[in-house]
Amino acid sequence: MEQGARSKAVAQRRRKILEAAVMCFLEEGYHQTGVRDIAARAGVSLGNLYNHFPGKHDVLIEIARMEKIDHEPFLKLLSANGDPGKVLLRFVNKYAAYASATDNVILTVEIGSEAIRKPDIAELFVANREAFVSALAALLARGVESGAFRTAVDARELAHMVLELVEGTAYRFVVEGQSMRKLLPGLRTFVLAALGAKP
Amino acid sequence: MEQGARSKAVAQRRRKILEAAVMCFLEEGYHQTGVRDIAARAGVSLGNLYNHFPGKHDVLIEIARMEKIDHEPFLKLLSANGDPGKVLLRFVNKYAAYASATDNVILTVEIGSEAIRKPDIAELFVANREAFVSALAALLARGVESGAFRTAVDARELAHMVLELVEGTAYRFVVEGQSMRKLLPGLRTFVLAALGAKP
Amino acid sequence: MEQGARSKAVAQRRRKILEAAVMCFLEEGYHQTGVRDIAARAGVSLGNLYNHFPGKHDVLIEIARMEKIDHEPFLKLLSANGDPGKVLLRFVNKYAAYASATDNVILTVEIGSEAIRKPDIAELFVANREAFVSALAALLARGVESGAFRTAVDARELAHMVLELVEGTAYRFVVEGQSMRKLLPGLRTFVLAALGAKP
Amino acid sequence: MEQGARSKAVAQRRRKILEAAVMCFLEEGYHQTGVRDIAARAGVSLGNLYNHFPGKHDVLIEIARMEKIDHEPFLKLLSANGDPGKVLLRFVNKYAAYASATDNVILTVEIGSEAIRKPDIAELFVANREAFVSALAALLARGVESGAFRTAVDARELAHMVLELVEGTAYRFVVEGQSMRKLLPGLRTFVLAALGAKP
DNA sequence: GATGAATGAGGATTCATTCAT
DNA sequence: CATGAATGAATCCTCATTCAT
Repeated sequence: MEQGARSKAVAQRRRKILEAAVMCFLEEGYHQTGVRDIAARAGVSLGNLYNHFPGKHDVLIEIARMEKIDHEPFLKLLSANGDPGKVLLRFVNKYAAYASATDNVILTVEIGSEAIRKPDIAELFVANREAFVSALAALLARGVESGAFRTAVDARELAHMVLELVEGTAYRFVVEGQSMRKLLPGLRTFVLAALGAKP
Repeated sequence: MEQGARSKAVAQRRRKILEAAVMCFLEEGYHQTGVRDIAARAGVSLGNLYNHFPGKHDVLIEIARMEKIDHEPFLKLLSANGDPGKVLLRFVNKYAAYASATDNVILTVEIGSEAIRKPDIAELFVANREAFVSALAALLARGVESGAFRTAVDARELAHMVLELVEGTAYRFVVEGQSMRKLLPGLRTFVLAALGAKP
Repeated sequence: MEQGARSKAVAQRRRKILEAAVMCFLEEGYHQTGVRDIAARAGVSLGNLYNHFPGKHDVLIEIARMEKIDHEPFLKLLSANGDPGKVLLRFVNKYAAYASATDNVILTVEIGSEAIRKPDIAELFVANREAFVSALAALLARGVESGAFRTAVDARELAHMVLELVEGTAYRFVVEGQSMRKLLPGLRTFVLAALGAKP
Repeated sequence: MEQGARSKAVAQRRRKILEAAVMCFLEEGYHQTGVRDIAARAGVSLGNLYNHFPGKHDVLIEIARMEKIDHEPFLKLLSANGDPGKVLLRFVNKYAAYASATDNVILTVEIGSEAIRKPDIAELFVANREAFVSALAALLARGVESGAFRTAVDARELAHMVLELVEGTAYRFVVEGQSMRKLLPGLRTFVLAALGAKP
């Protein structure tokens, strides 16, 4: 089990680096963060960081990949079996709470802005979103079928727009310093109306 | 008029620098762009750039300020007098077209991402948005009053959400390479439904 | 008299520049001061400064030249006719007071340090000192002749060393933050003893 | 001993940089010397210099610190046990010879001039001098006690002034291009007279 | 004489990355 | 796997000076 212990220690180091990188990116932004900053914060030597990641870019990639894990609980929420309206509302509540955490907003912006010029990051970005969209679209389709929702718009389109609303509201919460509690009811009403939900 | 000619030439130089900066920021991103790149592209010596702007940051500020001018036509659109539903749809169409131009999306992301850590840029960002929100809110309020729209949500909240939808859709158009023509109808339907517009 | 008024205004501008330069050099040091700083402080345009001085270096030269004027009162003191011992003591008192003014110490160091590599400044530096040395040497020679002082050392050598003592003490006053009042009596006693002055 | 060899090589690198810096500062002065110049002269890459020193300023600090080592032999000279007058003279001779080496004069001026605005350098400057002063003061006190010297002036004051004389003479030797051999006898006589030394 | 835009070399420092140990 | 010295191009910005107006 020596091997196992060894590789476990290595994995911990990797995680330590990633955590340090996240903190740096949050505080200073991706481009303002130096590889040295990450290494120092992780308590790792500069050279050693390159034993774990090919470069700074790849650290960001890994972080983008990690977002997927954070999202899983929300995907589970969406695949619940109950009344579509209720499931949707629960998702909106929970996901808005998550997405409006300052750290998450910043990280999303940081990654989303890097995605513009780095195709591999864009790919992850899109994949993460696709998971949400298809799960949400399924729920909405089920709602339309069951008569809970009444709308002529394509389910995937709807899904995209619902997400944009939630995330846009979350962003506003951070940048304009609004209260999320005040923002949520309007958001829910708006979404339900758009979906033609029965009162 | 000698004086006037001189100051005009200077103003042109300034504009040239700003244009060059915009091109650079679009192609490479704010942080990846060097001051030298901007100067070279503007056909200006490096040192002289600093006669026109105190620093790289201030160039970006000026660009953010310029966005306001671009937005004016859309504000005018919103203050038109006709049927609120029609006015709204015209605005959505036009603004979505504008906002989904690749350059505009990129510039918005670039500025919005810088706004997170630079308060003076955040201020401009918020001010630009506020102009949209208040104009759009006025229109929506008028629509509610006239019975064209039926919704219990606060007008400014509505305005924010409509904008988030339009801009979110525009962003998606660029990053996911969708067709804006296909995206627009769903967007319009969604918005009208959310506002409880009469068919 | 238009011409006269004009040239007077010009002379005033020149002086204003020199004063500004002195303040800058005192506060920031010669090398840390930019030509722009001087111009700005003098309320003069950058280009205009170059109408009055060929360059930054020449501003310093002019300042070094101005020191000569400041020194004149002390030279007069040295050429007084009375008892050599008393004349010397009066000079030491007055000159030590002048030389220990923080501004004067700093300016002396600033010029003296520049003199090492700039022959034209060294020349002025040496000339200024020569005036002191020859006046002081004459006084000391007179004192030796009259029997007031008793020493075998060459009068010019003596003069140099007396000056070094006064200026060294003044420098110490500034850098080590000592009290000049406490430093002076020892200095006087030391000098008189070295000169073999009668008690 | 691999480790030792490595750290030794590193220490040598550091010393090489310091030596290069000294040469540059001597030739061009601190402010006229660029970090590139130092790196090039040391045969080190520019970036690597910053692995050894936080910045240009700290290189100068280190050099100022090194002066202390150069001074140690003279401190030893001062603590010798023999006849105070003889010990003093030996010190004056040796130290004047050292202090009048062109390089030492220049370096002292360079550091002393930087000390005016940089407190950490001033601190070293003062500390170096304090070592001299207290050693010299002890010698002079001993001389007074033993009757070799006769003076009413405080021993530390005396020490300061003796040093000022030696260093002032050394500076004159360099700036005015005098012969040190001609300067020394007058200096010795002057000092001994000031101290009321028995002939 | 007066202005300030224009120049481009040079300022110190940081960068992501490599590599010998 | 771990270290941190080594690299040199790139960073933003300031410099003294010139020159057209």
